[in-house]
Amino acid sequence: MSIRDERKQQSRQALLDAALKLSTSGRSFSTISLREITREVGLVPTAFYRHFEDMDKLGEALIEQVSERLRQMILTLRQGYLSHEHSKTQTSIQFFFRAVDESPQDWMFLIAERWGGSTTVRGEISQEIELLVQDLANDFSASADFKHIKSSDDLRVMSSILVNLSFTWAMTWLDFATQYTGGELVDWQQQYIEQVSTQVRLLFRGIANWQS
Amino acid sequence: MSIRDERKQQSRQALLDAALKLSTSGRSFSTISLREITREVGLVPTAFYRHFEDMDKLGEALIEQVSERLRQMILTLRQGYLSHEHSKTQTSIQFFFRAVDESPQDWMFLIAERWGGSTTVRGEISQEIELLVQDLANDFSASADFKHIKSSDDLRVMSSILVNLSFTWAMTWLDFATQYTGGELVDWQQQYIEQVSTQVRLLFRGIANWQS
DNA sequence: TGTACATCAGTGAACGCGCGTTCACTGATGTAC
DNA sequence: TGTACATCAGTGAACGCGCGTTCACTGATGTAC
Repeated sequence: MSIRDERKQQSRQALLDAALKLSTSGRSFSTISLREITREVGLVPTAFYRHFEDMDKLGEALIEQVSERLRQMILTLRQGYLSHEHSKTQTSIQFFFRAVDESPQDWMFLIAERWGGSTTVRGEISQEIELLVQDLANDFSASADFKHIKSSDDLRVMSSILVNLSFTWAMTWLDFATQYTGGELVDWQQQYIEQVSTQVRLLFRGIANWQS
Repeated sequence: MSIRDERKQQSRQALLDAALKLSTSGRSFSTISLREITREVGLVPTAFYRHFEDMDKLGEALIEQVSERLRQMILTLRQGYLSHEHSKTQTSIQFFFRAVDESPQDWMFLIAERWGGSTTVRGEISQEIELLVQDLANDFSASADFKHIKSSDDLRVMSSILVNLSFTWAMTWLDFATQYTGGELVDWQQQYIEQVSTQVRLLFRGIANWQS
């Protein structure tokens, strides 16, 4: 890639990063302006048009990028789980929240825009979530816990429960950090880990006793 | 109430109704303007200030009103369920979706603003959801299916799963109506009712086999 | 009941501001010979 | 390698627009006597 192309890519990425940052600092994507983004990056407003036709197009690119990062991250998470299949539920939950803490903006953006954004945005996010559900369902079908589930529809439904609940878990978790600090935060987090563990155990109890 | 007070109340309610309508027609509360609301009602922009200090205050009032309506509606739903406790899961789900269809804007507003709104809005909605979770947990404790659950914490965790999943169900359901029409819509709805039924049965399978 | 004054929901003009978008430009980087 | 021209990311001025908010106002309704 030429020097010019490289610099252009950097600017483009800076615009995307700024948009993600501004969209997850107490406001939503649809309330931030083109000028705010360029201001954050240190470019003149008109430079925006060298990279995106308008804010909608930047939004599309952002969803794609965020989804891709989340999918990769969850893939790593699932591989970690499969290689220690018999670890405690709590440990798995802790790994999940550690992953959430590692890229909080990605989670916040996808979840806030899932129902909050425009119809287009929602459609694109729905598709990405469908991929996550399918990924997880595939993992399930390879796991010993699910050997007795014959219907692949049932597997997808179970996967869907977990994916949807995990969004609530992630956002509740991230909200704690904005409401509490220090020891109080740790206490709430600890307590929440236990609550989520109970939820997961309950689900797996249901799965263990499932017959189609 | 005097004639003047009555008319003032009507205008105030008209502003709230317009705000709810505009917030749920493809955009979110934070993207609609004071002027749009008064235009929708047929008032001059400055008249707004006779009723609310600013948009934030109107938002608070709207959350309160929407939450109250949803709580009443869910109360009716739960009473209906308790009086036909041994009806099929599918029938209960159908009643739920009928309720969603009866006040779609209330559901859309609360769910979209749950993670999409400002920090204040989110805090207020969290509290309202906590009330819903507690209501449902109380119902559980009176139900035969939950006699063996000793811990009230466990009851609340189970209730919390159901409340959180129900939000996803409601929004997914309402999204169908924007994407499909006629027979195709009915087919998707039918299919989704079955998927949700599977989810609920799975949860209750877990609950039935629960030991603390 | 009638009158004189007070209240106050709604009006309409005016303001300054940040917005998205246009346009002609600049000057560093790329390309052809 | 050196030169002459092309490309194009970023600039800066300018625009019209909808916004929230102020202010003095109007006229119907309420209240005191």
